[in-house]
Amino acid sequence: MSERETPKLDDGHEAELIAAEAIGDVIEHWGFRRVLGRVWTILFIAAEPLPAAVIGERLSLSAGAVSMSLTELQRWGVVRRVFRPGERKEYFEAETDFWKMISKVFDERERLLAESVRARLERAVAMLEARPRLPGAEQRADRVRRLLSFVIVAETALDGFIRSRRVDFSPFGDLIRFPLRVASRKRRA
Amino acid sequence: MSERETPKLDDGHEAELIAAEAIGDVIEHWGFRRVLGRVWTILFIAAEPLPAAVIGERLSLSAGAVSMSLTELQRWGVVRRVFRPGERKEYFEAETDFWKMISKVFDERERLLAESVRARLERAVAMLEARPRLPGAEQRADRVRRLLSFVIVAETALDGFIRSRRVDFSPFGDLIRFPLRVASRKRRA
DNA sequence: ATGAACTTTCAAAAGATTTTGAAACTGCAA
DNA sequence: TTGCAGTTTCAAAATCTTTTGAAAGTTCAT
Repeated sequence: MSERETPKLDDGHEAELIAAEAIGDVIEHWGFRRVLGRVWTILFIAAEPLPAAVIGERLSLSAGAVSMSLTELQRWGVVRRVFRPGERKEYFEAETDFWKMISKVFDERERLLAESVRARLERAVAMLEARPRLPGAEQRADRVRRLLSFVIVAETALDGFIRSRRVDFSPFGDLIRFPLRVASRKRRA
Repeated sequence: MSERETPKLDDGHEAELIAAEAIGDVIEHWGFRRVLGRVWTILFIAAEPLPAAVIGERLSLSAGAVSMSLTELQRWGVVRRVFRPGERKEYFEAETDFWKMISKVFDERERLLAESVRARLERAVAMLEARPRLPGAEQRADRVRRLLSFVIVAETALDGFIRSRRVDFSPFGDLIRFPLRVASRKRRA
């Protein structure tokens, strides 16, 4: 809301921190810890591998927190460890292919949830169908079936979207004023 | 994972609770409190307006929690208050149009976040551009610009999706075996 | 106006999540 | 083998979120 703030002397990393907070919010909004977004952003902006200590310094995080964040980010395949010949310490770099990251996360996380939700709704339907004479059971079963349909539609839609990279992007193909290169890998694969 | 559980005598609401938990998880995954999903689901399955007390009983929630949840669900436009002539207490019913709910939430919540994130990234770019001689500033500015492009693409894509209801749903139009009626309101509006 | 029935509010309690910091661990080099 | 630089782990602390419950507030019938 208030655009004017942080007027303090720029140490050369203010801008990064602002960006890191912003992306941290996005990431938190998608159900991850904010710190994961912040760490990834620092690495992404650095555009070169950074040691854990530097990340901790920039974000004022303890070594433990940095270590845990990096481990988790690697688990999600969005950060890579980089070995530097002759160097003792480890360096880390951010995955830069947004599509790769999104699809990986969807694949692992959304699919798991969707499956568990579907199974549970199916169970609920079965329970209601098993007692057709319970007052209202048929109507309730209808409602749960509708929920289930929706979950299946959403699951399938997301799936198709992830697979085909298509969501009908055409209507705004040139609304954007940047050198963007989102989803820039091979066009059809 | 384990499908066999809750073998206790079904009081007629077991199934609902299972469904409510499942949808609660979905809703939590989308950044809302789980309880909101549970309350909405009870109302959705009931298929008729319910008084707050009944919801509290079924979900074992205090009156306060139910009241707060209902207020918030109404704020999101996914639950409506229903006045019943001659009745003192208030009844509540769930919105049943999934698309309406989704687009409302996107409109209010995602847009807000996207805007704030965009503004912050723009600020970060400006800060880096203001110091072109700072070592690495140009490269970092590039990276932040790329982040920004992505946010703009995502924002625009979501927007278009919500407006047009189109994501290329065709490929799986009949994969579903239910009376589904997702996105059933007027076709173009 | 009063009281019964019901709802809302909000401070405190409970609960959950995140972060810290210190100890344990891991090579590696002397 | 010991010490060092760096990393990981994990229990405790700090912090954040959610729920409760009781008081205040509403509304309506009398």
